[in-house]
This record gives sequence, C-alpha cells and structure tokens, in this order.
Amino acid sequence: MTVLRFETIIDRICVNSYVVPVGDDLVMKSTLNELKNRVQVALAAAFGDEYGSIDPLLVGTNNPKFGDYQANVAMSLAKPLKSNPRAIATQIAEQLNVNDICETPSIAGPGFINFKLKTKYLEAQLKAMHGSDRLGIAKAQPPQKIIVDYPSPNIAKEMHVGHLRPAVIGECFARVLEFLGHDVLKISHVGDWGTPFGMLIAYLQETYPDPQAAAEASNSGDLATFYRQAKQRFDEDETFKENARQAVVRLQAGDSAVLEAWERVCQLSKRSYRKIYDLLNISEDIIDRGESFYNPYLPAVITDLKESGLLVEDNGAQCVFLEGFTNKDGDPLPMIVQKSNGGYNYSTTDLAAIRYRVTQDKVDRIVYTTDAGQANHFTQIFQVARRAGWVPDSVELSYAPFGLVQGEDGKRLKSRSGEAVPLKELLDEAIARTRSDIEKRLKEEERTESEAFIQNAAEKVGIGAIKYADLSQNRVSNYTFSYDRMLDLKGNTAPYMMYAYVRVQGISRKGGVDLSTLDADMKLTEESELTLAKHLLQMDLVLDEVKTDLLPNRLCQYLFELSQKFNQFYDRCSVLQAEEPTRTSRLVLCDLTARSLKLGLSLLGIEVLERM
RNA sequence: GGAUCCUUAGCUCAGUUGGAUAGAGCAACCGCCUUCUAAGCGGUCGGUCACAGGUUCGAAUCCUGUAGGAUCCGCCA
Repeated sequence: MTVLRFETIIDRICVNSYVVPVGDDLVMKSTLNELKNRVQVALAAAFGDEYGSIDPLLVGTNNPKFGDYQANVAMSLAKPLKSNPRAIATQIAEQLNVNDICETPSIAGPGFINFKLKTKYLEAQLKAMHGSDRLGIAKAQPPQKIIVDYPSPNIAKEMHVGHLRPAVIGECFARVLEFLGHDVLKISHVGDWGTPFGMLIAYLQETYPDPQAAAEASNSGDLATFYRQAKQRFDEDETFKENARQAVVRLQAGDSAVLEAWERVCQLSKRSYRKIYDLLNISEDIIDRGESFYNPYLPAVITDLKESGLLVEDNGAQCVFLEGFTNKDGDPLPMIVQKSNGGYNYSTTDLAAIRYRVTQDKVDRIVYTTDAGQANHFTQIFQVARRAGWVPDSVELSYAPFGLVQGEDGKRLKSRSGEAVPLKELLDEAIARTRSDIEKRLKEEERTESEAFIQNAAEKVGIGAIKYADLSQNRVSNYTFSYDRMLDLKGNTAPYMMYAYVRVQGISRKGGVDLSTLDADMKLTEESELTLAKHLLQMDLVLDEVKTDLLPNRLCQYLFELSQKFNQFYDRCSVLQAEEPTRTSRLVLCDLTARSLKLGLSLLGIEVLERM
C-alpha cells in the first residue's frame, strides 16, 4: 500500500504493546490472534521449532462458505519444504488443537486451511463482551505517550472548508488512541506569528487606538468581519500595508504594545474557532502551542545543528543538505533553517517542535496530519531531526497525509481567492438541509415533535453526515468538495448507523427492557444472528488497525457493515416476540450492537440520538 | 528537470502483510410497511482493476516502462 512507502522513508519504528487484563474489566483474547498462536504451535510440531515463529498468514475469509478464517501459510511453505501445499496443509491440520474454538479445520483449494467458529465459542465470547465496560477491548500496556498534532490553521483567518478534513481526522486519531489507553497530548500547531497577524494588529491599533476600546472590540467582535475589513485596508492602502509589515517586525522583537494587540487578536480568533469546534464536537482539551511558542527555542535548533556538523552556509542562508533530495543537476537539495537576513522559517519551527516534544514532553510517538502537499516537507523535517540525533529510534514519527480538497474543476480548492466556502456556512447548510428533511418525514408520518427535538436531531445528523462523509473516504485520496455528497443522508452515511442505533433504543423502550442489566445467556440459531455475532467480536482488531495505519475509513467500514448486519438481523428476527431463551439472547445482540455503534461513532467524533 | 500521490461499475469510493468467483453506496428498474421506527430489507442491471511487460503456485495489490491527472521543489506556511 502506498502509505507504507512513506513510513519506510521516515524510518518507522514500532513499539510493541501487549494485551493484558486491566482492573476488573474482563478482556477477551482476540480470536484471530489466538488462532494464529494455535497454528504456530502446530507448525512447530509438524516441521520443527524454527517454524513456530513464522507468520501463519491467517486472515478472515472473503466468503462465508469457506468458514470464518483461513490460514494461507501452506502455500508459502511449498518451496522451502519442497513439498506440495495440500500435503503441508494436511500435516499442519493434523497437529492443530482448536477444538475449543472451531470445528475441525478443513483443507481446500491449493492448500487453504479453513476454520469455522463454533457457536458455543461465539456465545461465550459475546457473554464476556457484554460483561465488559469496554466491550472487551484491551487497554494498551504499557501506554505510550503520544502527541497528536492537530490541524493548524493560521488563526488570523476565518476557518474555511479546507480546514474540515484535518480537524475531523486529527480528532478521530486522538479519540481512538485515547480509548486504547494511551496518554494523548492534543497539540495545535497554529499559525499565530506570521504576516497575516501584522495586518490584523495594524488594523486593531488603527481602528481602536484606545486600549479599552480595543479590548471591547476584540471581546465582542467577529473574526470574519474583522479579517475582511483589515484585508480591505491592506489591499487599498500602501501606508497601511507598511504598518502591517512593521507590526510583524515589532511583534517578533517583543514590542509590548504590539504584543498586547497580538494577544487580543489571538483571543478573538480562538473564540471564533472554538464556536466552530464546539459545533463539530472537537475536543476541548486541545493545547494551543502555536509558532509563537517555539520562538525562544529557535536559536538552539541552529546551534545544535551546527554542533552536529549538519549546518552548512549557502548564499548567506543556513542550510542542512538533504539525503535523497536532489536538484536537476543531481546535487543535494538544501533545507533552509535560517534565512540570509537572520530570520527563521517554518522548517525551523517544525524542527524546534519535534525537538521540544521529544526532549521536554518525552513522547513515544508523534502523529502528524497535514494535506499531502506537505509530504516532502515533513519527510525532510523528520530526516533532519533524526540525523541531528533529536529523535531516538524508540520514538515513532507517524505522518498521515490526507488528499487535497478539490473543487469541481479537479484543482485544489483555493483559500486565498476567497472562493473557499467558510466552514460555518457549510455546517449551517448541513443543519438546514437535514432540518427540512426531518420536517418532511414528520409530516409524511404524521408525527409531531418539539422544536428542541427537531433542532437537536438536525444538528447531530447534519454534522454527523458531514464528518462521516470525510472520514469514510480513504485518507490519502483527493476529496472533491460537493454539498450534495457531504449532505447525503442515504446509504453509507452517518444517519444509517445512527438509525440502527435508534432501532435498538426503540426495542428497549417498546419492551420496557433495561439492556444493561440482562443476564447474557446466549443462544444463537439463525444465520443472521451468527453473522452479526462474528462481526461484533472484531471491533478490537479494527481499532488496532486504525491505531497503526491511521486510516479512519477502516472504522467507518466496520461500523457500516455492523449496521448492515444488524438491519438484516432486525428484518429477519423478531426480538420482543421471541420465546426465551432466544429473546434475551437477541436483546443482548441488540445491546452489543448499540454499544459498539455508540462507541465507534464517538471515536469518529459523531454523537448518537436515542430517537430520530 | 526532479520528487510525491492518484487512475477499480454511469457517478462517488472500498479492497487489510500478494490468496479462492474484484465489493459497497448512489443513480436506474422490480418487489416488501395490519408485525420491535421503511433514514430499512430483498432482487435486477452494471468492471479489459488506465495501458504494456516482468516477478510466482497465485497480482487490482510487488517491480519496470508508457499515458493521463494532482501536488511540491533554497530564503511563504
């Protein structure tokens, strides 16, 4: 897969984590891993100890008629063992001891070993899952300290649609890693030190020379309006433009009056960002550590690089020459860390950030999420940080680039032209469309609901749909901006899953059943029950994948399939009217589905509704 | 000129260390509400996995080349 190539470039080091029981919470063994171990034992028994450590190539089957899992290892051993794969598979199968988990394994095709789980085993697993607060998902042991580098817009500007992806994706990573028990530090590397700030500071000082008035204006003002007015002044007046430039210089020199104005602009900006983040259900405990934060640490980056011998002066600029990046003549390309005028640039800041995070925060892993256009930049930064000796091998630098948000023309959605849709506008549109959809349904079904119910449902469904539309696509591929697609409420969308959840709550209400206090004695008979059960037991694997590969669409896919399987079960099996013990067993399936959906959606940053 | 990413059904996309007959959603068409919310379920239609070679028991997946698209490339972030 393409993402892996990135990871090899940046020298990815994995830190092992082990699964152990935590506290009183019952932790189930992953079926896949358990079967893997069993096959390895069988391999050792059949062919000698040295075969006990090879990968059994165990995967889920793609067709139920082959069972639930298949081991593909026999084919890969044909050459080294100089034997035919079917014979090898038979030898492995003879040594297999999996009686407690599945039916007798069968050999099929060129040498697949197929496993079909026993119903009894599934029932026991479900019971354990039902008794667990965490749905049987283990916490990482030991936990890692992980920084999730939140998307970092320039806070001098209004948020636009291009900020949606990084916000939503970064939030998902943080939530998944946190749920898996890691110590997550959410850090926003906001642009709070650059040229656009000079413009706003100059405008604030010009319009509100009196500090008291400036304070009031920034407390009650609106960033978008403020920015628009400042931009207009900037574009039409040369003197103002010069004032803005001077403001940046004085800001970086530490001028106290300018610093004060800068603080005000930052506050104004953070307030307006928070409003949107709240609407988007983005964590409140994000730490703002903008470019300004690293200002004091920039000189040390240069001296450190000099000491390690990496720093080279070129045309008056301080550079590090990169390995593997060459210009058209084949000469190494430099990365400038200090401009010829003595100023620093974003490379310096990013290097200072890595250095600080490893030495001061003592992290085990840093997860970066930016648009793919910055892939080269981060590959270079990581290289220099490693070569400078700031990042030991034990620290993992994960880069998760995402595709560009494109316009209908297939080109990058521009932010400066002013054509980019403000994020607020997109979110409001989503809510409005959802609202009218809900009202239409209520009318058709002759239902009446309170205004509060309608508004809340419109917000949760509308925002959920937008976030899901984004997360359910492969992170790497480009994203064509389309209202219609983002706001679609049918098919593989957030409302589909929210609706499955609502169905369970409906059963609980109708039957007057408290799902949390059920005694989970399972009795699975119908095919749709077994299919749902098997899927329910795979959530831990999926979350582990998301942790490693940083692909939220894997979780979306899982939740969509879970909802599909639940809907099929719901369609074919009546719950409340069933005889005991089937009735209770089915109620437990409902409960586990609802809790899995709620958890999974919450990890995507999407909230569920009890009714809709 | 160099680098990175992408190309799978009419549209939007999945496809997990290479595995059995390439899967969803949307759109189109046909069925299913006196039964736990039909934002649902079932079915039909739809593919030269951009193209050409190679690697092997096996390739949408790995390698090489070609075509097309996007993005980046020493003093912006």
